[in-house]
Amino acid sequence: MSQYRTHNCGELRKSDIDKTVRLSGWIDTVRDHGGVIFVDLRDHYGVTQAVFHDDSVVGQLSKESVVLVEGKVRLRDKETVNDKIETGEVELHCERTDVLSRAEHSLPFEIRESEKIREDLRLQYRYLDLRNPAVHENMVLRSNVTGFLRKEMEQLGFLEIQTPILTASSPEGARDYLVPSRKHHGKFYALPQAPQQFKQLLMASGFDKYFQIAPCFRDEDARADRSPGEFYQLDFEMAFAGQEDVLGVCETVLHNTFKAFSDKTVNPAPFPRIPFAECMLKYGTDKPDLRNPLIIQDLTEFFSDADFAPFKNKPVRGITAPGCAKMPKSFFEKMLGFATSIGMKGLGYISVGEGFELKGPIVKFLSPEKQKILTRSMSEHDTVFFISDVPGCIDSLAGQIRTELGEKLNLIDTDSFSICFVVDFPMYEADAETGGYKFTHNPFSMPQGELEALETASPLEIKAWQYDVVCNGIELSSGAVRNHRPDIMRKAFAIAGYDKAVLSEKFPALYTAFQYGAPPHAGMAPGIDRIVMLLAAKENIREVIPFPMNANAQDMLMGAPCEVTELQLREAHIKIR
RNA sequence: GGCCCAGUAGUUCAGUUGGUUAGAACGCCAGCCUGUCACGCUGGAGGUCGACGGUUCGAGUCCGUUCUGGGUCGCCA
Repeated sequence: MSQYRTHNCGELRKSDIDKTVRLSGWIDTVRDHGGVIFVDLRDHYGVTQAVFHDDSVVGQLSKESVVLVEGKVRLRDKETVNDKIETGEVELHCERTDVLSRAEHSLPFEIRESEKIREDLRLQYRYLDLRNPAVHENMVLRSNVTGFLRKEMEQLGFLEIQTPILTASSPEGARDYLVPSRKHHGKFYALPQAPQQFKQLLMASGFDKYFQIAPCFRDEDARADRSPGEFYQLDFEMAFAGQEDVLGVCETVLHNTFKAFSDKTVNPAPFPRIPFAECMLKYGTDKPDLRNPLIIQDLTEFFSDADFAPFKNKPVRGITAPGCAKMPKSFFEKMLGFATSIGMKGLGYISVGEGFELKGPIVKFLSPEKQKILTRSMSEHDTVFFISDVPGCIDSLAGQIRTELGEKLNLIDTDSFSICFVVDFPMYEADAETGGYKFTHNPFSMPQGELEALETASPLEIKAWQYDVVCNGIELSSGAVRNHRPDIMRKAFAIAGYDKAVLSEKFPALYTAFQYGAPPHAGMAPGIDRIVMLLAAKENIREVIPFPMNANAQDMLMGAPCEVTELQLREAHIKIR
């Protein structure tokens, strides 16, 4: 029996009546009635009400002090049962109290309200914030999700292998976190942005299915859904596998995970596979929220003969919003305000009123035939909004209007998860600076059509075996079929203007390894923080990270980053300017 | 680095057109209370209104600069 407790604070039930027990925990609340004192004792497992009949203990019972109490379990009267807590049918009548650790009477904030507190203060006192059951629970969820993911991957035959944390700086991608070397003057380790090269080397090493709950480090600025500095991925890679093999694993694991940890609906496998080009047109983004039923249509052809100056010689998109014609005038004014705020010059629209009468400022620019076509394609009370701009901007603007309409018209089912794959990303895009081409995504993705495509097709036409998985408009992961062929690599890099020496100089391990026989392989790496954030229905990723840095990449609790001693600097051969 | 929002008691906030001694709730302190469960009641303490400068007879309020925090664009192969 533990010196500190016979039971935890979430454990006692009716069946424990009359037992003498010992509990330890934090004082959650004190209700002093003079003569009888009720104390809610809280620990990781729950809350139990302790009852004192001796006022002399009152002075010791400051909130958040850690106490040990001993006494008899009593049944509560029926009318005083507390059905908000699991132990609510019983209470502990205390005969002995030990203060194990006394808390100051004035806390920086109320534990129960910590979620509403200024974030920098929460993070500075994160250990108090984490005592709040609502916040505490997010970390429990995170642990359970991580464990579940691990089991799922093992069940599918994946082997968990750890890769180095101190490694070499990689020339591509995000900014590295650098670690100076003591033994090698002027040289640096880097923290891995992802185990990308290592997992590919594991494929070349003959491992068939690898995974890792992998810490990744990137020195880039934060976002609400992007933790600065470090984050975790469910990194995995498969040998002798192509795109569909990877998407299949992803479908299984994500569907099971979202099902297991949420009551919300999850779309069943197979998840939609949306080609990038189609995605940009229909949703105006490469991370579409498919809960939003609105779809963007290309109306460039439709408006080609309309004499409306703002649309002249520009692509035009339309979004049909059902029932929107019934919205008050202020709604359309707000939409126009939103359009202006994202840099649009205006926001044309046509509504279908009673008896299919077209209304709106743009109607008169349409020929009677076009008006007829429009009427036929729409339902009563629909409104179609028009977006026109130059090709480089129009998708994103239409996408933002789509999102705004979806939110303002309450079209988004917040009780669901809608997961999809975006596939067929272009391999190259035009490089405005050099006039040549640059990789749009990962230079080590296999181009579709392989060497033949690189040699014969126009670079802008070439697609990569490159895919994203997106849930509710949040990108969970990128992934790709990797380029395991040195000859195709050389050609792919040549198109982007790199000499083949770049490969052997910047990626020596991978490039050399692939010359000794490497299996075709593919993988991806869904972000664990984002999965948990979606499951916990939090707007901010820091809510599901135990000790997050703030948006300015500072750890307010430990005081990182911090200055170091002269000796440390000298040993690392670093001079601060 | 750009843009947007915020900063008033320990905390969350209110504070009208610039006008008396800057308020509320929770928390804290003291007292009362034997069945509460966010207990209740009475009383009390607690403020460089982020900082600096300016306008004004007078600034929490207006202007400028700056600091801090959050969001976003850039960035994130």
